Amino acid sequence: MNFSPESLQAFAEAAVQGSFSAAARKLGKSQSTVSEAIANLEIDLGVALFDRSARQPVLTEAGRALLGRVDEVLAAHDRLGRAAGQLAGGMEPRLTVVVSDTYQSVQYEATLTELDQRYPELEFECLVAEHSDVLALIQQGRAQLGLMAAQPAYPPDIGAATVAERAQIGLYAACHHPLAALAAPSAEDLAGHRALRLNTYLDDVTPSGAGRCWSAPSYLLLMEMAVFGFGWAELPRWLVERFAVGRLVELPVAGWPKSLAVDVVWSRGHRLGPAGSWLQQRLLQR
Amino acid sequence: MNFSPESLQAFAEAAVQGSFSAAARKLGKSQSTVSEAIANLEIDLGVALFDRSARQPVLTEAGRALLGRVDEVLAAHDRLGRAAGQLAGGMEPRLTVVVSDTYQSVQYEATLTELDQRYPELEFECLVAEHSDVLALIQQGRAQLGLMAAQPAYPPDIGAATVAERAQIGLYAACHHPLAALAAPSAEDLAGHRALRLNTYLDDVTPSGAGRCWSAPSYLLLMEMAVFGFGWAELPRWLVERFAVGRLVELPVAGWPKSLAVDVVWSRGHRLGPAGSWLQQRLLQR
DNA sequence: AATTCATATCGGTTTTTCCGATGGTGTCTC
DNA sequence: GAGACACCATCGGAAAAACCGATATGAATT
Repeated sequence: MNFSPESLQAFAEAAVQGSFSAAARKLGKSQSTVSEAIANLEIDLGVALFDRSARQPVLTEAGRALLGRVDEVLAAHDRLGRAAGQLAGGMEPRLTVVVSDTYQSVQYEATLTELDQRYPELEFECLVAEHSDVLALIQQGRAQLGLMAAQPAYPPDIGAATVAERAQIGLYAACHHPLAALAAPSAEDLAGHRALRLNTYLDDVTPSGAGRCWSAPSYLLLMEMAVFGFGWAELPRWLVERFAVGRLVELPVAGWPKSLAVDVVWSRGHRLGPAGSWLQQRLLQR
Repeated sequence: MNFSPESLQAFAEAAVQGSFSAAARKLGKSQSTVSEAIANLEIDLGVALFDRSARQPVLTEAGRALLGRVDEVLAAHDRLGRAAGQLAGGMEPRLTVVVSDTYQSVQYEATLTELDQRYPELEFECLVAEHSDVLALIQQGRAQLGLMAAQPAYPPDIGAATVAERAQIGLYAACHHPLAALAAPSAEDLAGHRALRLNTYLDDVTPSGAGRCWSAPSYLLLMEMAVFGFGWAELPRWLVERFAVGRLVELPVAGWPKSLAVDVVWSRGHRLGPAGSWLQQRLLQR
């Protein structure tokens, strides 16, 4: 039950060429090698792959059926070889990016598809965390790159650069929420209704007005709560436009929407691999 | 760029066991064989797979990444072996069934999922044809089994048996069609509106009332035309209930709906393989 | 320090792979 | 119909590899 890659290659090539000799020439081996390889493969498989009664061998039905399976094996084999080649050439085996819900956009996804095309063998991982959790994940080496709201200062082992595009944060409430009816809600109007706030795991954020306010660990959950009318919330504009258009309305409060600078952050300790530094550059050059 | 299955197996087993010796015992080979196989694989791949500084070898990051690829190769390898074993054991490489739109049902699909579970390596093909085309495809060996409206007699080289479940054929029109408003439409009422008929390729069916009637080669197209209100049509009940419920209404004409016997047909010349005869039996025993 | 269990390495045997040469067979040309 | 030609199967020997047992070494454990 052990099929050598040489035999499989010989079989596959002979099948497409329709000739053992042609396959041998293409593979740079002698004709007898290909002939014997296929004969041995037929013995191992227990099935005749070619009908040799004609001048040129033609695939049997079984051969036709098995050719597909053989191609799958060879394709997987090739992918393994390519992946190994990349790794041997210094490519990092995995790239982990941690993003805050705050920053994301259509451009982010376009960049990822570009990353996929450029590094098809790369294992990519995307984590979601807020604020200081992003830095923690990067410092401990769990992630290589982060996207988060720009901070005035970073720890010394963290590198950071600001993305050109700023994140838009607006105030939203459900269409049927009382605040939605007001032409220009004031800060007092907001205080009169329940607020929906993000609760980070390491909360350095003001838990002001606690008790009345509801919280959730991600903007997505927060948005769902807003859609159900539980209160108003600060939400990234792209998130609403993407998933809650028509169900939430933006509240025209003075000073809103805010636009927030977004930083790409990385660890100075762990050096980025080729894919990581490409992605870093790509995110910054927008 | 050629990785022997032995090396890959040794690597994969060592990775799950966390020990070369344990892998060797499991694979029935000597410890040195596994050690050398993995060492050679590392040379071929160009990357270190294990970190040997500790007592037991632990996967490197590259090894962890490549293990997935290796598993894919081995899985494809196994599938090839299983498929070959089936073929060697007399299994047909492909089963082609030709059905008429007339017969199909939820039970047909349930039977197919059962077929998939029972013969996971089988290549299955489903053709659609009407009436005599079904027999032609079977006679020429293009298909092994057929499902069609029961005929009073068959050619001598065709075997046939009747399925227990009968197909229900009703008269349908769009909800907004004039006929839909009638409490009990008569045959004259029908004649007063355009009929939608099936046109088989070898038409032995009466093209009566031609000129006025529109036709299509499949019940699905016919049904779409009925949904758009182009006329009334004879349609299999399952098709309407599945895809046009609420958009078509059944016309309560006297003598309708008809119930039609369905036959499984096969060629006496080509013997059925295991999967074919299983499916034949399964279709009949409902 | 001794024990234990693991891996790496080495020499030798067996197996597989590969090649060139040879012979048989169907096809095409003259 | 004879000959040339291209193709495939088979054979013998050489090269490569897979494999094993024995041995050395190294890291945890006692």
